[in-house]
Amino acid sequence: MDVRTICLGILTRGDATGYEIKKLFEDDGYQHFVEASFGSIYPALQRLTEEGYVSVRSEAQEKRPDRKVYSITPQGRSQFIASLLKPLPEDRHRSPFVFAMLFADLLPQSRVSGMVDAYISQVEQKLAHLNQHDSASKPEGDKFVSGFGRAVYVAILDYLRSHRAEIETRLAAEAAE
Amino acid sequence: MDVRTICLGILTRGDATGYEIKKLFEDDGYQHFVEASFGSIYPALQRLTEEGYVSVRSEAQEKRPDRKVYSITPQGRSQFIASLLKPLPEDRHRSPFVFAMLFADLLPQSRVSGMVDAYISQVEQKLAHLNQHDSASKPEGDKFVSGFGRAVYVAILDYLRSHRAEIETRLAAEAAE
DNA sequence: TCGATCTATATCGGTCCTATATAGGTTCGA
DNA sequence: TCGAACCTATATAGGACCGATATAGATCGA
Repeated sequence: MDVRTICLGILTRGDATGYEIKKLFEDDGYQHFVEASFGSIYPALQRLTEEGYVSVRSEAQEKRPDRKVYSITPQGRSQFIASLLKPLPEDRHRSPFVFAMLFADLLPQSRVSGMVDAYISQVEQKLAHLNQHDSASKPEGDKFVSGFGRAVYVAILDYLRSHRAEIETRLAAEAAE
Repeated sequence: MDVRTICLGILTRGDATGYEIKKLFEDDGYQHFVEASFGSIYPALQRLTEEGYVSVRSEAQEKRPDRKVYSITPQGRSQFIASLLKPLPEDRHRSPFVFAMLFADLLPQSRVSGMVDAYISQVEQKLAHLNQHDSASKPEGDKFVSGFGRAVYVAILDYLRSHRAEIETRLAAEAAE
């Protein structure tokens, strides 16, 4: 899903500045499976404006950059719906941790344990974040997605806790090398 | 994990051409959580060669481009180990499907069902792929990673099958709008 | 009061992916 | 047996995206 489409989607929920859009990824329930950086959001909003899919109004502020508040236009809304009717790109899950585990046999056991610990605590944090922000008052989709995230994170934690020994225990033969 | 590091890692398992490296992502157990395209693999291998982390030998072939077989050098091997001792970048899981589900209320129910069906069958295929390629003969890390993938995919399928009704059933009030 | 963090926009450099070009070989069904 | 589809094999151009950085004052807590 390209950044322009993501911005359009968020703007269907209400007006926002580029800054606020970015904050939604960090604070709110869009977590972890949908994201974009400032470096792509600002150009995306500029281009959406040129294309007529959003409109801007500048709110001047004293001693601070203008707040540029974006609103989706009717054309933007139909464009957005249209993009959801096209086949979706596939998920892309890239995990440096998983990559590193493939080479556990090249590393000291303590490093492997450290990686597993760090990864577990990252996932725990993401899970805690999802649980804090309950989505009870939000659209049905948000609750569904929140549950999806929980299911994935819980599965990862379960797997790591019950299988980490397999990767942390070096076979005698290998340890002798 | 950048593409250069990924290439180095794969070359610790044995010599390979750029083409073969790419095939490993598709066929073998590196699946789904580690990937790179031709467009980044070829330049990465060129640069690794310049840096002395890999060496090349060209095997001329009749009526076909030369096979350029890459081998990791001792410097490449230590560079690779060193990169695994540094803190790992976080996972990045981007899901257009999850994004679309956030806006299920803007779409016809049939489209939502279609998306869920398509997504489930994608995940089923990935799971089947993992199960076909058993990693019994491979390093411990490969088995661990394979199990990790299975755990994630099974959790996703379970969640979708038991919760899809929540997103497919439109409330009477909303349907009336 | 001083540093850290927050609001707020924007660009630059680099990384990576998608699509394409090239070019012949193999495989398999009609 | 002929052609379509797919496989081996490398490479580049264009575009999308991210991370770091620049700017600049406000606010807040120790």
